[in-house]
Amino acid sequence: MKRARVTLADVAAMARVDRAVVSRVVNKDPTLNIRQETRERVLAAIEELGYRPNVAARSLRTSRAHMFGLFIPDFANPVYAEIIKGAESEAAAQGYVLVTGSATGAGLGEYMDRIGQGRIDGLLLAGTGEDADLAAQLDQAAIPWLMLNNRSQGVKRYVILDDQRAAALAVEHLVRLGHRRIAHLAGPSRADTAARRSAGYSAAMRDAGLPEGPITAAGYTPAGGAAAMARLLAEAPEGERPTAVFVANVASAIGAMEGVRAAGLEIPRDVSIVAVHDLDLAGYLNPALTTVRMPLAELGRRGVRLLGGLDPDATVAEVLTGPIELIHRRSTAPPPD
Amino acid sequence: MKRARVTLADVAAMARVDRAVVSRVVNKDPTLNIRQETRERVLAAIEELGYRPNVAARSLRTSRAHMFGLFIPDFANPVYAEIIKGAESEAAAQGYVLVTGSATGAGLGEYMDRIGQGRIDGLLLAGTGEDADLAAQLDQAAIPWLMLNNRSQGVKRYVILDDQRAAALAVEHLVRLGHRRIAHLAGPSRADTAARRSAGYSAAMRDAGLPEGPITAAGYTPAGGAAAMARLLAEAPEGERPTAVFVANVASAIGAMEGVRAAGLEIPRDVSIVAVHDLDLAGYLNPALTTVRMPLAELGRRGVRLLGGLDPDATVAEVLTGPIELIHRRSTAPPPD
DNA sequence: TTGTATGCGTTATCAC
DNA sequence: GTGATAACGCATACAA
Repeated sequence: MKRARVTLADVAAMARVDRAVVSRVVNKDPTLNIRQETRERVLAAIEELGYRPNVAARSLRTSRAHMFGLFIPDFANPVYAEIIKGAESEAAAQGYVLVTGSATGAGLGEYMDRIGQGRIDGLLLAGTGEDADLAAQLDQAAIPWLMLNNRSQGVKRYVILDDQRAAALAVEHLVRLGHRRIAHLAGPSRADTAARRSAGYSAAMRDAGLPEGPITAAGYTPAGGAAAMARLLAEAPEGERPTAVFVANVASAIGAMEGVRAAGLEIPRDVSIVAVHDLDLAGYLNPALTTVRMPLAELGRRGVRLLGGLDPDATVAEVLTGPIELIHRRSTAPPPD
Repeated sequence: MKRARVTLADVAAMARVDRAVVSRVVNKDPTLNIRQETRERVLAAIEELGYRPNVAARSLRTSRAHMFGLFIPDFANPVYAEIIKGAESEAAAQGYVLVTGSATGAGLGEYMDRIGQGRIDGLLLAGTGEDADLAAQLDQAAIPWLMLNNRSQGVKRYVILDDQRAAALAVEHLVRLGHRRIAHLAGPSRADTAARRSAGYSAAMRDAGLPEGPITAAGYTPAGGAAAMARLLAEAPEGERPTAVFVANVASAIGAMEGVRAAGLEIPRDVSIVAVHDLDLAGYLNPALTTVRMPLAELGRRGVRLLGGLDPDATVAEVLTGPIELIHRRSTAPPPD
């Protein structure tokens, strides 16, 4: 059954009122004074015909798309999955649709081209901080935008998590267990989150009166983590091998664990491992991975909430204070004697 | 700097031509005969003013949104991440935007409400097969739609993978290693993919002249896999314990591995494990997990490609023939003597 | 080779 | 209390 598209006019005709009335009923206009009986006729017609407002027309008229954009580097990264979930649910609560796009095979520029003009009312950027002229690119669009989870050089439009504290929590956990030679497997050198976690590591080591252990950088991937851990262990002089490693990211930690095993060492007997970001999966690794849980979904929610009432050239610099929590599992234990 | 919205009219004024000409230049109308000089004036004005077509207006006029929808149960499931990537890149290649929505805290019905009418030109449904009256819900929308990866009762509008063959590949691998007592950790009983993988398991066992081992169902999650594996091992009489398990999904396999360890057994010494769907991560588990790699991204691509030229009530029933491949890692080995 | 006219479906400002 | 009307920005058939 091929039902033709039904418009306001159809509903108006059936209810024997003007389109304007139908429109105001649909939008629950509070200034509308209408007889109960008439309203019911309208509602009945809407129901009967299965009328749904046309988004394009509405959007053209009101110049609001009721849609937010979210740009991420890669859907395969579970960290973004959490952010998306939070952003999506908050958007839904506001009656907005969230359209998430990834950099898969294209950059932000191409994404903006495809999105076009007038399709979204605001844009969230997660994990896209490297481009220096990011702001310039985005000012073209004349829509509110916000960086999520990381910042870009000289741009005051972001909401981030307290990565420094997360790192400190991890290091303090290791210190409490008795570790003194604590290495750091950092994130990619250009990533803002990586820098903040490294800063947290350094500060916590200083606070504990411990010298910084070796530091190696790697991408936020298992492969990167494995390679970096191999380097880290190979370069340490015998007897001065770190007894614990703070890994900047859970994905690289998974690789790092393999790196430890490849070196013929055992976790946590020889080396303890703790990483930032908790995943369901972490509890099922062998051994189960100790992590620091971050409020990623809350970050997504907060981003959308800010975007809603944001001036296109407002300045936002927020560190989200949410529950950051160490999840102690089997990959951390006291050091060998 | 708050640049006002620039429209066709602005460009036309600056280039001293009519809006119609600009429109046809923008859309590269091949029937347009235009002086080179004029075209350059138009292009220059577009560049100068930074003109971008308004999507809402265009969409209202042409009744095409240049946007496809993709609905999934959960962003955290890496299987969907692959599908999204494929779908997104194909959509991009066609000049379309892909808007992926998840069931997080709401069903398909609510999603369709939010999407509204006229926002998308087609809808892909991945992993959403349980609702019996799915088709009814969607016929309201009068847009082309397609189920991806799984089917719904009595609905002939899908493209799926050859899950049966994938299962057979896994089982044959185990048989070739010498296993004879091969159990099956199936997916959720209502899932179409689970049914097809189970069928593949049964067929392959029959072909090998082997009796089916114990079969247990579980959700596609680590927690589900762990619990199901515990049951499986607990219920097997001593001496008849399966020496290998074919797990329907990689996420549950990760849990299943933990289940094996919890029972005091070792992989692959006591029990071999093989699962459907390959992930980056699988190679970094302990031990590295043997998997069957499926062309998930290709599935997403194919879905979008079909959606493009699809009649709203066409019938589609396609099993995607793509490379299905066994990735042999450390979790499978010959059985104990 | 370029311009004119019309309508897509909606909302908002009036008028009655 | 309800109806008429004018945009919103664009694409396209047709006129010139």
